[in-house]
Amino acid sequence: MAPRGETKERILAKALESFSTVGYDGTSLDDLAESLGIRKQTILYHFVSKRGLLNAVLDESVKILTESLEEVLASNDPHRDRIEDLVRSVFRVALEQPLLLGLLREVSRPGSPAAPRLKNQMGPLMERAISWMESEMEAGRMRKTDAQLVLLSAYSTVVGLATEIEILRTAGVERVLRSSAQRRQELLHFLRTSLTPAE
Amino acid sequence: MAPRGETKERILAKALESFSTVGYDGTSLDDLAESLGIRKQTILYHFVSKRGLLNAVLDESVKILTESLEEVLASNDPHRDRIEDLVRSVFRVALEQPLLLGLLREVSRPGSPAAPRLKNQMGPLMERAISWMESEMEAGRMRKTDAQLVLLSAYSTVVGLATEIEILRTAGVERVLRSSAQRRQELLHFLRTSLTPAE
DNA sequence: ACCAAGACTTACCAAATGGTAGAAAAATAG
DNA sequence: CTATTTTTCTACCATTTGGTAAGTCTTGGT
Repeated sequence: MAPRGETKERILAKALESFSTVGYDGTSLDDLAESLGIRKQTILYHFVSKRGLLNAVLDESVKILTESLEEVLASNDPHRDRIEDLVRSVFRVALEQPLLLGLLREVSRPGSPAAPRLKNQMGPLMERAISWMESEMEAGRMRKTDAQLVLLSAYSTVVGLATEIEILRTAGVERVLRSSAQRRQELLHFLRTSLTPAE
Repeated sequence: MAPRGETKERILAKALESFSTVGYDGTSLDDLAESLGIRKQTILYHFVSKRGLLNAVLDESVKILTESLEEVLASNDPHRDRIEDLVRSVFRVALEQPLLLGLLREVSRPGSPAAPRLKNQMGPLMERAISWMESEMEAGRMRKTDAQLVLLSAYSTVVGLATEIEILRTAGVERVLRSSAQRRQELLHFLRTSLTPAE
């Protein structure tokens, strides 16, 4: 029927949408299949089990996120404002794929079945970001503070913003783009003033 | 049998625990009942339906949270640092009742069945906090910025911290208390420097 | 002693859930 | 065209789900 992995990708997309809005337990394979115009067993054929589907969706999402951040972290250009780049990058993802952050939110819950997998996959990236911040602090370019706290704070804010953006969007509000740009700027200022060393 | 509302309160406590960890959909009334040593129908007798139970748990939690914050917002003592009081107050709740914030996190998800109810109940409190911040900005005691963003950011951070604290606690880490105190201080500094007017 | 109300239980149920077995259809290779 | 492999489907199933109906037992009031 479908020649290549077209169906598989369609399933992944819808699954991301469902997991990130109604959650893992709230997602029914039957409903998911119906919304795709296929039978549930097709999903199970491609992903073996519901958990398998979640893992696949998660892997894909983490990959996108990682690539987006890795790019910024890797660059070594001293003329660029790394923090601004990071914020821009994350916001871009949040705007283009708000569902992706919704999934992160859902899956990073203590009781989530995929929590350990997420931790394994995001762990290295987080540690890398933290060690980068710490080296910046050491060099005096960033105020000495709890890097993990800053990261967690920024992360929570962005995820919060993203889910709020999604709410607004489904509510039909169309001014989302403008207001989110404004908020990005606010967040940037927020981070800058609290990270800049006291001089 | 049980003369007073003892059973009802026991159900509420366990339900809060379950909802805030495995989520609403992840909570089974049968399991809940079994963990309490009662029959599922006893739960339904007291709360009519599963949704009714969620609403009851939510109402109770919001009440506790509101009381805790209202107290701080109401005080008008110019000698006290209101921001510090707020952070302290929220952290106290987060430490004493981490599950409560877990519930908030679960229920504030876009697709949650209780999202509208939460919005109705928390709305007034949020608006009050925002208008307070805006008046502070107007008076020059706080840097002019997007009050809603600051609130959202702080809220997300605290909830994030709280859920993380809970993870650590269940993992058996006992240094939680000390490190959380340290983090409260960091968050405080974080907020202060970014809210203080540029002078 | 009796009764009414409250609290909790057993007995059931229809619907939905994730998953298995195996047939049918379609695509691909020879 | 035929054989094989990949993909999708129909049929079915055991279990779990939230919820209803109706009973039992306890308690407090009169």
